[in-house]
Amino acid sequence: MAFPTPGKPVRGSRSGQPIMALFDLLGRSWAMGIIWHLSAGPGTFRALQEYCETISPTTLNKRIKELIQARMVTKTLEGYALTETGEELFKMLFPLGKWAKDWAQNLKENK
Amino acid sequence: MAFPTPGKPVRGSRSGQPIMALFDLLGRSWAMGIIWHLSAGPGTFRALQEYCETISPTTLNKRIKELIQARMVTKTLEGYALTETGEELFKMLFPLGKWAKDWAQNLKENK
DNA sequence: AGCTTTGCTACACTAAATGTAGTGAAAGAT
DNA sequence: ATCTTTCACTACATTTAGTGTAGCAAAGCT
Repeated sequence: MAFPTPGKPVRGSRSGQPIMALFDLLGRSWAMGIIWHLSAGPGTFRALQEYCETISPTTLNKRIKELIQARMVTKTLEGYALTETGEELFKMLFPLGKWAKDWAQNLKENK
Repeated sequence: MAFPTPGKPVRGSRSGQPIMALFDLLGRSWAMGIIWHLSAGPGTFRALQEYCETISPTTLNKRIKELIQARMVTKTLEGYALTETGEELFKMLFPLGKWAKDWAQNLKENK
């Protein structure tokens, strides 16, 4: 399966705008979770599988291949790891961790 | 369909950690695209449908309901709009726009 | 009254993800 | 050397998510 390539139509957009290709890529199940996990250091297929709990090996394998094609992940001797591009992306995703907690708290209080 | 609720098991994670609920929510097709579009100002159902090009009304309707439940979107007189929470989220997503362009450029150059 | 726009719903079809099982290769123990 | 584990997947049947086309009721305009 092809990964969402900027400049080409992607799932959800014919325009091929980079941001839409990125949203398509990150929007696939567990893509952000994988990046989140690898930000803590390289991990094996099994480690990712365990971390992701409910991911099927089929999907994990697809997702890894897509992230490699997108140059966000590489295979190293210690397992899969973020590339420099992947690290950059993680740095932008990072604030979401803290924010998500506040969001969760707020939802809880005002339900 | 339920929206990913922090504290409960979500698609892709049984832990219910807020970040995972958020990733599940944003990871559904077009969720980030909708937020991205609404950041420019309120929009009607039809406007969103046009912007999203390939979204089906079925999915758009589901996504809107989920985002409303998650307190990121509300219905106003001028159409659907981001809540304050939604705006906050957008501000964190915003840098991705610029970054996506560089990423696309880089992919193009080194293929 | 008739025409348009809006915000949907219905439904059949396709694509994506899951869950369980199993396979081939490499490393470690006996 | 063979036996067992561990690892990185692949196969495949089932379930869930998303698409695409059609259409409908309510509101606004003329």
